[in-house]
Amino acid sequence: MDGRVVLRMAPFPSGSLHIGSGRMLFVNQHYRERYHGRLLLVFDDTVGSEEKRVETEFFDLILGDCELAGVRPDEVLYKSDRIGRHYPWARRVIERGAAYVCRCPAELLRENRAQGRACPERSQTPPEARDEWDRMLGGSYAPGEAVLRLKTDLADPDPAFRDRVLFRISDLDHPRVGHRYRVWPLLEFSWAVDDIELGITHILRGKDLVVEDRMERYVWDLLEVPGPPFLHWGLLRVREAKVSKSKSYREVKTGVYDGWADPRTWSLRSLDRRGITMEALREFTLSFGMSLTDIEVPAETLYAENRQRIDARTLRRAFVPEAVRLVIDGYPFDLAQVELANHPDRPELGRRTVRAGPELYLARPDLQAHAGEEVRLKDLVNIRLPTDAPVAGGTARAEFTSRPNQRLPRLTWVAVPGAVPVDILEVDGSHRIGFGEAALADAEPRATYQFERVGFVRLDDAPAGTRPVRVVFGHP
RNA sequence: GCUCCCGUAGUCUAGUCCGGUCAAGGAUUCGGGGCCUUCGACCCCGUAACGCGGGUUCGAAUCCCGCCGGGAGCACCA
Repeated sequence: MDGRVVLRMAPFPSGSLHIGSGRMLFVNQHYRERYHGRLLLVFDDTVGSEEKRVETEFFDLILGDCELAGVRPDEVLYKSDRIGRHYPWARRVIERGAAYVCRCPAELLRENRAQGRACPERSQTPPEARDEWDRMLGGSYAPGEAVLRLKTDLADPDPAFRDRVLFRISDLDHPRVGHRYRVWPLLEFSWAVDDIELGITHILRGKDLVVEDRMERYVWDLLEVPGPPFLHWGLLRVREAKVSKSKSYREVKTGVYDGWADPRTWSLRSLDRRGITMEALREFTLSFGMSLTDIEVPAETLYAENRQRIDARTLRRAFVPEAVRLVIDGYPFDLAQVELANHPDRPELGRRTVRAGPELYLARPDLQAHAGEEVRLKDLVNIRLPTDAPVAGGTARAEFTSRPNQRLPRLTWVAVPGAVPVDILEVDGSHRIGFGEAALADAEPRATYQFERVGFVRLDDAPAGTRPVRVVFGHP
C-alpha cells in the first residue's frame, strides 16, 4: 500500500472552496501523506449547463485555495482535455450491447423512466447503436435530440438508476476547449473512465456522490475492469456559516461581497484573512474523521483550535470601539506614559511604551455599563466615571481617584494623542470603528493581534499607512 | 413517495466490523473555584450520552428484528 496510493480531488470550477468543501483538500492530503501516495487535482470541467457554467477565473482561484491550504497536487489535470479518451469506452459499452442512442425528448425520457417503460430505441442491436452513436459524434443531431444511455434495469427500485444518460450533446462554448467537442460525457461515466485511466487507487469524496459510486461500479463490472474502492464523508456544516455557494457567487459577482475573501463566504481565503490558520482548520476538519454522519459544528470549536495555536505568539494591543473622549481631572502628571508587556504570559515577546495622559478614549458601552462607578483603567490608574455617557465621538470628564491596582472593573483605554483610527470588519460584513493604540501605526499588513477584551484580529493586506487601519475580526 | 445512508452528553468524536478489559475515553461548550492588571490564556473541580421497544447471550453501545428521528439523492448539473 505504502507509496502506491493514488488519490484525486475533483472540484467543479464554480467558486472558491469554502469551509465544507475544504474537507476534500485536507482529507485527501492526509491520506496522501500517510501512505506517501500521489494526489491529483482533476478539474471536473465538463461543459456543465446554462445554470452551471464553467468559468476560467475559478481554476486559478481553486489552485490558490490549494496553495493556501498547503496542498500541492502532484499533477493538475482538466477533464475537458480528456473528452476524446471517453469515446472508445463508450464504444466498448455499445459493443457489449449495454448502451443505446435514445432520441426521446428529455420530458418523455424522464416519464418513461419513472414508469419503468422502455423507449423504442432500447432494442437497438449493437451495430445499430454504433451507427447512431457515430451519427451523434458526426453532428447529425442537435443538442437535446439524442443521448447515449446505459442499459441497466428498468425495474430498478431506484428510478435514478434506470438507464442513465452517459453522453449528451451540448453546443455551449467551453472556456478552455471552446467547441472542440459536442458530445460530452456525464459525470459518472467520465469518472468511470478517468478513475481507471489515471490509475486511481482510492476514491475519497463527499457522500453527496454515493449514487455515482454505483454507476461507476456498474460500468466497471460491465467492462470487467477492477475499480478502486470508495470512501465517503458526510456533510459538514458550521452552524454560524449559513453558506450557499450560489448566494456567495451572486454576492461576489454583484459586488455586495468584498470578493471571495469576504468573511460572509466562509471561504478558505476568508478564514485566512481572519487570521485562522490553515493548520487549525486542518486539525478541525480531520477531527471529524470519515464519518458518514452529517454534522453541524459550532464555529467556536474551530476558534478554540485556532486560539490554541496562536494565543501564545500573538501580541496584545488596546482597541476602543465607539470611542468617547474622556478628560481626567486630577490625573497625575508623572504618568505621561507607561511600559506594557506585549503578552501577559510571555516576557520574551517584549515590551512597548504607551502614551497615557489625562486625555483618553474609552468605549461608550463601558462608560454606560459603569456610569458613576469607580473603575480601573487597565495598567494605569483608578478613576470615577461620569454618570452620563455621551454619544460616541463626544467628550466627558472623569475624576482621578487613586493609583494602586484594585479589584475594580478593568477598562481598556487609548491615549488620545497618537491614537490610530481602526476599522474592524466583522464576520457578518459589518464594520466596527474605533481607536487603537499608537503602536498599531506601523503594524505590518497581515499581522495578527489580540485586541484586549475584543478578540483576535488580523490586519488586512492594505499598504502600511492606510487610515483607518483595516483589520478583520477573527474570533474571541 | 421511492432509493441509499446515519443515530454515543449542548456540540463533535473514540469505541460498533472481531460482545466482556466501557458502571463508556477525549475535545469543545456550560457551571463552580484558583491565578494573572483582558471578558483572553493557564490550573483544579463538576454537570452531562449509548434514539425507543423487543430478541439472542452468562454478558449487548457492539449481533438480530421492529419502530422512531435525521440527512442525502431521485437531471440530457457537477
